Amino acid sequence: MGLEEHIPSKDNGGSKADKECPDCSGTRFVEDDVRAEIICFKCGLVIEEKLIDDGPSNVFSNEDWDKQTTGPASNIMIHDKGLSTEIGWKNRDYNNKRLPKKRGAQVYRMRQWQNRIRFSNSTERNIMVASKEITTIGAKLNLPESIKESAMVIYRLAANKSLVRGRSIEAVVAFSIYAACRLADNPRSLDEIAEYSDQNRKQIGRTYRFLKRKLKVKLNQTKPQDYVDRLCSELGLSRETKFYSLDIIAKATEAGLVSGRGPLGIAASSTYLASRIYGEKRTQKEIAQITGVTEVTIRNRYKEMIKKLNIDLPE
DNA sequence: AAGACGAAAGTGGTTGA
DNA sequence: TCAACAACTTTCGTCTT
Repeated sequence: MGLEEHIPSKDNGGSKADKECPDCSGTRFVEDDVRAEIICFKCGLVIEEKLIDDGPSNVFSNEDWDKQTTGPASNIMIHDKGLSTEIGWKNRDYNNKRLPKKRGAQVYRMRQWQNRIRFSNSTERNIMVASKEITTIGAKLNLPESIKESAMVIYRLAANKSLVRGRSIEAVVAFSIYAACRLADNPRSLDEIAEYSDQNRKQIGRTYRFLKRKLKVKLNQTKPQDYVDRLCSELGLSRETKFYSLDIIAKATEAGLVSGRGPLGIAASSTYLASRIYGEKRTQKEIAQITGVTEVTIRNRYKEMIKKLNIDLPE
């Protein structure tokens, strides 16, 4: 049990399961739905990342069947959590027989009131727009369902405390996503999120500071370590290199080279060093492009590390 | 020619009075 | 609210491979 539970027993679609790990040629994979990655079960290599979450696959397993009431599970991504009654749009009864004219008109009025009541509250209307936005941006960033859901929870929190008023929905959405990512130890930079939001970076930053204060969300400082995984697999680096990069970060932390510095810069330069030392050299430019820090920063950081940690570079 | 280097000036965020 | 400050970026000329 344990990890085994996560291993898909059937090919979902086929192509994924008949893959081989390029590193150890293992054929069993674990899906990590927090980071949205497929990881080799044998050696831990990230095979595929930024998976699109296709939702729970076992909603109707035998065990669950008994517990099922009717309808799908409550879903936070729908503004009323999918729990309200729907009045069908067709003027037909449960036998699919056309309703008499008079009855049809009545159902029409019911439908109208239903919608008025459902969306009457401006907060609910607002949340509805936000949930669409979270879904859109979440898809563009390839975020797993769990993070989108917690973003929605955070948005609701803000909306219910009337903190959205006077701020744009988009900016609050951006904050919710940013915070949800951080809470899941799968940090994305504000820049990354701003890229897909039609709000500018500045406004998102301002909203971020405001909401962080008001909601009192405790966001741990992002750690450079959290970026290393994603960075290394994007650079196609081996596990050894990745672990060495993490090792450098640990030593740099002890030496006081980390606090006060941007975590992305640290991750970038430790990975740069590791890649050179392990003979898988990547250029500063390459790493700079992926991480979004400049080559200059990578240089400054890694020179510091070499000096303070006594690291020898192969020529 | 590409990559690495480092100086200099500019930008945006944090902090403390 | 403002100035001082450190981190980081941009730009650019130079050196190295």
